[in-house]
Amino acid sequence: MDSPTTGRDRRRAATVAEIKAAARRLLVGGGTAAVGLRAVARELGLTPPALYRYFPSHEALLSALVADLYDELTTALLDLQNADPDIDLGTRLYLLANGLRDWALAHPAEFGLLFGTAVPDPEGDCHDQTPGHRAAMRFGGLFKELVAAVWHQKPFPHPSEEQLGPVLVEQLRAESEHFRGMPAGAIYLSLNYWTRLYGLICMEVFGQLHWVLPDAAAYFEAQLFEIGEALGLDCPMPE
Amino acid sequence: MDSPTTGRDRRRAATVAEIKAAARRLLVGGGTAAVGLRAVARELGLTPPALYRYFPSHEALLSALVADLYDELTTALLDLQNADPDIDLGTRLYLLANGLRDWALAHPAEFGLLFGTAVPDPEGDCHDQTPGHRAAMRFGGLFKELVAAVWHQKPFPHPSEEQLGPVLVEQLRAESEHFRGMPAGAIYLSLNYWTRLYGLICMEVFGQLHWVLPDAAAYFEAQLFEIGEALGLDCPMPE
DNA sequence: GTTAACTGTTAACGGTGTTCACTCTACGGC
DNA sequence: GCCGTAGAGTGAACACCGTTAACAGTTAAC
Repeated sequence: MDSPTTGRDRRRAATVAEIKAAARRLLVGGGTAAVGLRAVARELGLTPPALYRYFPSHEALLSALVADLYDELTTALLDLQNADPDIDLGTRLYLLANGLRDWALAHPAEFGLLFGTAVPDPEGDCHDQTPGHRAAMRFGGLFKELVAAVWHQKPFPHPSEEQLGPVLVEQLRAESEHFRGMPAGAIYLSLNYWTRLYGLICMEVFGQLHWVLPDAAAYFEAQLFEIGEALGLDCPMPE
Repeated sequence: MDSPTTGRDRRRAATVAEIKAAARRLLVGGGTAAVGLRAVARELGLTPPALYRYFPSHEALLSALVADLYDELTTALLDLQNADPDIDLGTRLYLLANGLRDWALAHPAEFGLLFGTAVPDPEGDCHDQTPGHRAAMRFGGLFKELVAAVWHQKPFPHPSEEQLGPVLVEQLRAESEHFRGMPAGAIYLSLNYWTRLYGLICMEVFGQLHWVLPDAAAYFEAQLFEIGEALGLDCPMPE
């Protein structure tokens, strides 16, 4: 499993990195549509077929880029909430949410590639095992882990299983292991947190809020406070 | 402003309709990517350049299709809530929300074209005057109108302007005319309703909820009840 | 030192949106 | 009722795209 690094596959790894760097450069410059196979090759002074020595297809290149971006986002958010080792968990969640928004606004093209319009894909298997999806799971785990920690430190009031209904409860229970055994009602509230956070950021980054809110920062802040309340976090936290 | 309908422009209008019909057929069959200029021409037994007699570009064709779909969605939702002339306003809003979700799930490809990943477009003017955007405004007006009616019939408790902060209040006030003079706090809650509804439907249709909720119907119902509560609607309504 | 694998090239295929020059038909004005 | 003209449609072509095949040069391995 180690690396012989025969000098050749060191260059190969370097080339792969250069390709992905060029792809990203094009991505931030002109959006997802701009990162084409030929454009990437042009950026490196190569001919298009040369890239097929490194990626089996254009889609595979994009998928690798997606995986990298997920990992970058994940570690960025980790670094953010690990900056000070003794921040309370509520603030950590606040930092996670705000960090996600900041990253999305600072990297709209990358965010668009990661979270923009996934194919409905009615037939496809749920378990796409591309590296991109595995990176997405790690990213999702970051949130689930933190919410579970918040819960286990100070359980928050949550709706009863009767209020939610058996259909919903069963599906929430299936996610229980990822939330360290939290009850269905608490998972429900956590899902709300994620759903609202995700929806807000998408709407802002994709320009659906601009029509009514030219500057959505204040709205986001207010919403963040509101959705945090449901998880027992009653302080909007400093700056 | 009337129509001389010289027999020739009647045929022209018919051809335009056929083109859009073919485009839509391709859309539902294979998603947005499948509705290409050449594919549409093929569908009609025409050569690609012929379409340029009717639409100045491929994008214009898609834009016209978008406008049509917005109008179709708008009238579908209007019909739904005007089916029975004396339904109370709360139920109308409930029908609107559920009708939007149903339409989105029944027409995922069309929904994807309408609401999927708008360009961030940091430079572009806000006031895109394409027919698609005007149709989108009519669609948005449907919601604003109904919410304003709900408010004026039975004002619901809303956060004070001090709670929201001056920055947010100013932006909400700018929307006041579209909400028949509602106060900022009430517009804030209405915006929440729309934001959460839109986010939920997008996440469900675009498959971002499938990972945790294989069947999001129960979750949507619970959320709809929750977001309706904030507007003083305390009944989940029959069926 | 020879052989094999790796990296890159050129040429080509089918696909896309789009433009140009050309025909043919049908309507409107005299 | 004829004629001129605008409209509808075509075929060829351009530039771009992702992708494949056949080929050449370099580098590592035995």
